[in-house]
Amino acid sequence: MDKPSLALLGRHLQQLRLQQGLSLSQLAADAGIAKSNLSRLEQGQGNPTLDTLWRLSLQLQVPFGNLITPLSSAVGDAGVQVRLLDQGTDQPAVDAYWLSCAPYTSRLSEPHAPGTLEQITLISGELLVGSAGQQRHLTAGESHQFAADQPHLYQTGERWATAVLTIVYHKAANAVAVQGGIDET
Amino acid sequence: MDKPSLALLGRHLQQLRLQQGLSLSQLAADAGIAKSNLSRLEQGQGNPTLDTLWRLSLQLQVPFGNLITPLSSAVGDAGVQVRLLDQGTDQPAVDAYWLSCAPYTSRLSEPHAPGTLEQITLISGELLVGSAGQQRHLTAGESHQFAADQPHLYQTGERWATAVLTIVYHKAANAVAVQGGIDET
DNA sequence: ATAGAACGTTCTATTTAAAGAACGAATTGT
DNA sequence: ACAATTCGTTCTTTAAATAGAACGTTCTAT
Repeated sequence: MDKPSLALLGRHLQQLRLQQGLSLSQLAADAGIAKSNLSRLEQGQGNPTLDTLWRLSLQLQVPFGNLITPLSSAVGDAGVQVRLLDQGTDQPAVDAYWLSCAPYTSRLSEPHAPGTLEQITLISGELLVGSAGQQRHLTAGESHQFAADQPHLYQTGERWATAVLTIVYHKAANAVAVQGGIDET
Repeated sequence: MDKPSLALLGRHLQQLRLQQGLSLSQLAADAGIAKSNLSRLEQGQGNPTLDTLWRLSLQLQVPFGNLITPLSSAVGDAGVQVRLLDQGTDQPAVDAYWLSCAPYTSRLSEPHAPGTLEQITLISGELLVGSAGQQRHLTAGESHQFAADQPHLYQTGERWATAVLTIVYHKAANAVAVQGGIDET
């Protein structure tokens, strides 16, 4: 669908490098690649090799997939980024997502199929999330589960919010709460 | 240990292709790459390009990172594989992991720092998880949260179990050390 | 100031990934 | 039975990714 935007990969690489206070020459040397190579990549040109990407992810201490996906599959629906992490093979179907919301964004999500549940755990920041009557304000480490078969909200304040989100697609018939998830904090 | 992925990638690619009942020629054509290229990759030779990997992950409908990180082969520490997804930047510190447990494995995890919580949501399979007095048997889509400052168990039955796991380090304890692409805990 | 080092970019040279054709083997249809 | 596909592998060719050297620039130190 969408090709990996090389321009964005470059910016992402540079961002990570600067975050760690590394110079281009340093990082290239430490990772064991030519600095000309890295320079080209940061400029958004080229088509890096698995070996090159692997070495960079190792040196930057970023899980391999995160080097590419957070930017390419950025479904940038107004400040909200969603990345599919894994999909279950069982019944009920389960999708696991990584989620990132920019500051001061408010997104009202369409209802999913009847019986669908969402379970979210915040990694960073603060987030107001849930469907009508099931909304909660979460901070890092807190979790919430709510019915997603009705409109539900994701709303940030002044800070970024990142979270892991699982969507559970129950069959419409037995759409009852399968679990009384312990949701204390 | 640094890059076992190149050799394992081939087996993994083939496994995914056969799972979907695709021939090598078909997949190559659908993905828009030369079949000679794919053939070489499945044999564990070569060093694919980002573009090639991207097209394959798209066609096989596998999240990009999962292509490289072997899922079922080369089981890590006693049948349990852990992959870091993201780390929080706030207080309390939060680590998000992807977890996979082979059938008939039982692992008793060491206690973390006092106050540490774990939150797990099952994606596939079945898993008995939790610390003493806080154990639950989970199936796909179910969640559980328990105190992780005491020994806690992960135990599978006859099926694989995959899950997303977040560890919340209250008490201002710092997160785990660094990680590369693949990481065992 | 000025020598020296480190920075990032841009050359050139080499390696090699990827495309395409050709191959024998296995499978299908008539 | 024998074409005609289709399979996966292995050639050759070509395009490009990588390494390494050279460049102008910007810091640092004496």
